[in-house]
Order: sequence, then structure tokens, then C-alpha cells
Amino acid sequence: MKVRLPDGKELELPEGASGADAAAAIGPGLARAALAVRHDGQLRDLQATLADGTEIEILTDSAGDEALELIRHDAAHVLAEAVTELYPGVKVSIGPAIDGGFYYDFEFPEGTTISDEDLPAIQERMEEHMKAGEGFERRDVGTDEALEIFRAEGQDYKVELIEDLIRDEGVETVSLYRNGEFTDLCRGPHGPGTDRIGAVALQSVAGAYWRGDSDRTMLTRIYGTAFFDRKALEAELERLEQARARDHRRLGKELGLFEFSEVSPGSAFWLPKGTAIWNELVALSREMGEPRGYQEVKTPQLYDAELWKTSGHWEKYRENMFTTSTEEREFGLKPMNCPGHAHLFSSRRWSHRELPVRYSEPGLLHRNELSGTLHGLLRVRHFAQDDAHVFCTEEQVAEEVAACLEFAFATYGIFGFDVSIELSTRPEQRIGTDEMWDTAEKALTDALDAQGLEYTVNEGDGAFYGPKIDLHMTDSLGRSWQLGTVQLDYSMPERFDLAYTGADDREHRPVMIHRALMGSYERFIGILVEHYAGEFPVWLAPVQAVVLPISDRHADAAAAVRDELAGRGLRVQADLRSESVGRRIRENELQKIPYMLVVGDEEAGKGTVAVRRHGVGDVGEMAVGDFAARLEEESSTRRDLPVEAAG
RNA sequence: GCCGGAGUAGCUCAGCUGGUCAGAGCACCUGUCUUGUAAACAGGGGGUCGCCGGUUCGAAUCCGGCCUCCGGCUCCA
Repeated sequence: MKVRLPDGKELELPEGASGADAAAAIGPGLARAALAVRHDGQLRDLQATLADGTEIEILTDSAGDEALELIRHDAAHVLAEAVTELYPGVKVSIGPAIDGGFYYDFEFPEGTTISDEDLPAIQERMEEHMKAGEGFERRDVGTDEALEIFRAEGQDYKVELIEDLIRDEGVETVSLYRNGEFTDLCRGPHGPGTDRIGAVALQSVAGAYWRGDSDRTMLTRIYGTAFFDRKALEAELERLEQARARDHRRLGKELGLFEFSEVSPGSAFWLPKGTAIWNELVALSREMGEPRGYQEVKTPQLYDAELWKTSGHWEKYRENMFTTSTEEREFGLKPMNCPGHAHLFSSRRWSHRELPVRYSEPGLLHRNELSGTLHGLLRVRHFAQDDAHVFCTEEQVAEEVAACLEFAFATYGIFGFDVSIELSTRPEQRIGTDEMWDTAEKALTDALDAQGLEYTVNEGDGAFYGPKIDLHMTDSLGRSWQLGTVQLDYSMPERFDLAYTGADDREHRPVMIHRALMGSYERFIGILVEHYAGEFPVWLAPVQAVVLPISDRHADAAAAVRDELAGRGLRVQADLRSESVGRRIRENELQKIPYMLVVGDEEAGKGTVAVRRHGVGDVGEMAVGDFAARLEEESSTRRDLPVEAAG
């Protein structure tokens, strides 16, 4: 028989030849490096027999992410093998490869708990199996036989998986993979053997619900990662260590940006330096919003429960709301600005000529998030969004959604963010008719397609009142967080009986677009801190420059420089402490302040400063006025100017 | 909320199996030094060892409950 190779050549093989045979026929080097074979587009074991006339490609350990994914999945099986040996009676569930590694979920016998301290022993056992070079043996069996095997072993989760496969997909056979004494239900493919997993590291243990369902058993998940060689593994562990240094919670404390306290869990206390960043972002939002037709409004924090009943929050969102009552009236603290804005819109009559109306508000919100979900600035209970609601006609929807996306990308461009786009569709808990959802989902899809944007679809992840386009960024450890969102809403206008008078002199229902671009200022700043590793561009830096007198007798000259710059609206301080210059430079460097301006005898007389740039060093002497102009330019353009180290 | 882990001076952390274990560095305060591009020197103050309860002659150390934080899960900006 013949198979075709990626370079177009044909390879003659005996009937019934496998991927391994094909690799061997091409060359011994490839045979050694081979991990799996792509056969008509599908990745299969090397042992799989090839069919005549098909196209094949041998996957080797130099195939990048795909190869890593394969051995990480292998490693998950070895993990399960080690755990079943070390903890008799353990029940296994599933263990896939994930971005950056793999995990396996187990149910340990009653009374056995696993912690990080148990990982080294498990890892050691895994390494023994890797050294032994056990093969991954595939066997296809009838579902009856598979059920019998796993029932006999008391592997209830596997039994459930097979039963579901039979029920949902009508399968009659399933594949089993055996490495050593461990047999797992698995679709495959797997590499040729455990010795191909070069190096493995178990990283953490965590709880995870069986099938991601919070009503079901909490399993114990063990996370790990694997690479082809120890060097790559260690580089990755080193990278993770480095990433921890960028953690916004750590930098926020070190740089004096914000604090958290037990007295208000999930709520940041913003220090002056963090507030300076916050204010710059709000200013940016206003500056960009104004020419785009946004008008800022201010609405209350607390609303009668009636308003939340009208909006649907009382029914669909109440468990996330903080409520209170006074004089026998019940109130809810706002978790969103939309009902307030809808109420505001309804307070007068509108002509179609006036639409779209775009109300923005950096409103303060409270959401009663589950305690276990709180996470620094990235997940809080009290936050503010760069929120706005656009009230427009049906005909204006496409243009307005497109304008929101333009605004969003213009904003991210300033920070050099590379966001990923997700379209979230109707959730189970929702208000509004299916027709409304059809219309809204189509409108968003059309807007994305019209701009040729790439996106993934999150079925069922929409807001309860409408579908949304979400814009995501990852933090220093690669966790994805939603920043911006553009949500289309046909329900709220109906619930609030919103109307405008059309050209036909009849009443029409406007459409509401909810949008936040940075998302919440809290989360955005958290991501920003990690993105810049605390080394903010000049326009965002809480302190843009610090003036350093060489000795006490230069204090007045230094203070004068500070006053002149601060008088021009720049965030400049003077470090007049009687500490050594080296000491003060060190401390201000650690604070990652963009500029230090040294003033001594040489400079004081001439009205200059010796400029030191963070991360660069001494960049030479400048007249105070020239430096001020530079700082002003960097602030107003929101772009740092290039610098070169002096001499 | 759920699973696992942690909680000692402002910060980072030491303190093994209960008995001078309440410590170190940095920070802070006082004094001296008056400084040229990443840490001057000396002295000093500071903690009911997260909170509540229990075991014990005796608890930072053991047990229970609660709070907060960390890693995940569920949920979400």
C-alpha cells in the first residue's frame, strides 16, 4: 500500500503497516523521535495501522505544543499509575493535558487527604515508572467488557463515563490504555512509552468537583507539568517563579499602591499612589469617551427592591447582591449600573433624532461574590467599572456595537494589550424571549464578522439579560480574566418600558448596549501592574520623578525643582532625607520611579538636573525646563520617549 | 460556598517532637555623618504569636470552632 507524506512524496509500505513502521521506513532517526502519527488529519498512536492512500505525518518530540500535550497526557496516566499503587482503593476519574501541564482527579479513600507534602513521593514513583519505559498499550473492548472491568475494580467514575458514552453517543466499543499495571479508559492517543516523558514535576493539589458540578463529589486534583528534558522543565519552573515576582498583590504592597484588610474582605483600600493610577485611567476613559459621544452621569448606590424587581436582578441576581432595609422598606446596593441608567433614560421623552444616548458612569458597585473566589484586585466585592449604556434604535445597533469594539481596541492599544475575544450566548438563567435572544446573538455575531475579528464562542455564558462579547487578558500566571464586555439587551428596555418617538410619530422601543472596556478599574489595574511588572509608563506612574539633593545644602534647590515641576501638574516629589545618595537612589529605584533628578553644586547653579532613568541609569544633565517639557510630553501623549544612557 | 494549605513585630521570615521561644533582617525612632548615581555608623522602641474555646502543672507549639489569606473547583468584571 501507499501513503502520502507531508512533503508530497509517496511511501510504499506493506499491507497492515503501522505509523511506527512508516517512521522506520523513512529513517532510524525519525523512528526514535516518533511519538504519534497524524493519519488523515487525526492524531493516532504509532501502533495504529495505516490505510492505503492516506496522508500521514509523523509527530516527533520537536513538534512543539502538540508533542508536549501528548506526553503531558502520558504523564497524567503515569500519575494515576503511581497514585493507584501508593494509595490502594483510590478511585480515578479523568486526567487530561492542559495549557502548561496536566492534572488528574482522584477520590481518595475515606480519611486520606493529600497535601503538597505528599507530592514528592508520588513524583518519585512516577519517575521510576518513566525510567522503566513502560509502553502504552491500547485495547479496544466492547462496552460490556469495559463496564465489567471497571465495576470489578470499584472504579465508579469510569463506570459512569462509559454509561454516559453509551447513552449520549451510542458507542459500542471503548478504548483502554494500559501502562504498567494501570489501565485507564481513554480515547488516546498516547506516545510509545513512559520513558518518552523526559521530566516531570508535580506542582499542586486542589479540589475539583466531579464533572465541574458543585452539587457532586469534590475530588482531589493533582496538577503537574512535563517536558522532554529536565532543562526545559527547570526553565519553566524558573519562569513561574519569576512570574510570582510580578504578582500584583505583591507589587501593590511593595509599591504602596493598595492594601487589603480583614475589615472589608474583597475590597481594596487605595493608597495615594494607587489612587493616582486610578485617576489617570478615569481621565483616559473620559478623554476618549467625550469625542465618541458619551455623557457622564451619576446615579445612586442604593435602590428600592422594586427597581431590582423591575430589572430582573431580584429574581436572577439576588444572591450576588448586598441588601439592607430601613423603615420596613427593602433596598439593594447596586451590583450594576444598568437599572439606574435605564431609570434615568425613562425619566423624559426622547425623539429618535436624539439617539443614540450614551450614558457613562465610573460607578461604584458591590457584588456579593463567594468568599473562595476573591483574588486580590482581580476578583473583588467592591469595584468600579468604566461603565456605559447606549440607548439606540434597532437600526443603530450594528454601528454602535462596532463603535464599542473600536473604542475598546483603541483603549487596549494604549497599553499594548493583546486581548482575546469571546462571544457568550444565552444562559439558562435568563429573561426575555427566545426571539429577542436570536436577534441579539445575531447582531453581535454580525458585528464581529463584519470586522473580521477572531473569537471563540462560550455557549450559555451570557448575562441574564443578553448575550455579550467579552474581551480577555491573562495575568502573570497565565490565568485568563475578563476585562471588557459589550452586551446587547432587548429585555431591560422592555422591563423599564423605555421608549422614543420615531419619525412616524409612534412610540418605539430602544435597544440597550451595556459596555465596559477596561472592565473594572480594580481588575484593570491588577492586570496593568502585572503587565508592566510595576514599571509603569510615565503617564501612569504614581510618582513620575523624585528630586534628590546631593547633600542637605542642596535641599532648597531640590525643593524648588520639585515645586516647579509639581506646579506644572506633574507628579514629582523630593527625597530630602539626610541619607546617602546611594541609599536614596536604591530605594527610589526599588519603587520603580521613572526618573530621579539629582541636584548638587553643579546643577543648582545652572538650573539643571542630572537625570537618571529607571532601568537605564544616568542619562545626563538637562535644564529643568527641558525636563519638564519632556515629562509633559510623555504624560500627554501617554508614550514614553526613548532614552540613552550617558557616556 | 467547596477541597487542600497557611496566619509569629509595619514587611520578609526563624522558632524540631508543649517547659528562658517570644527571635533575626529590613522598616521605624534618636544621635553622629553631609553625601555624586542601587544599602554610612551607633543606640533605642515595638508583638496578649489571627480570634474564641478546650486539653495540660504549663500552649506560639496539641485539639475544636470561627475569620482572613494562598492554590484550585464552582461562579464571575
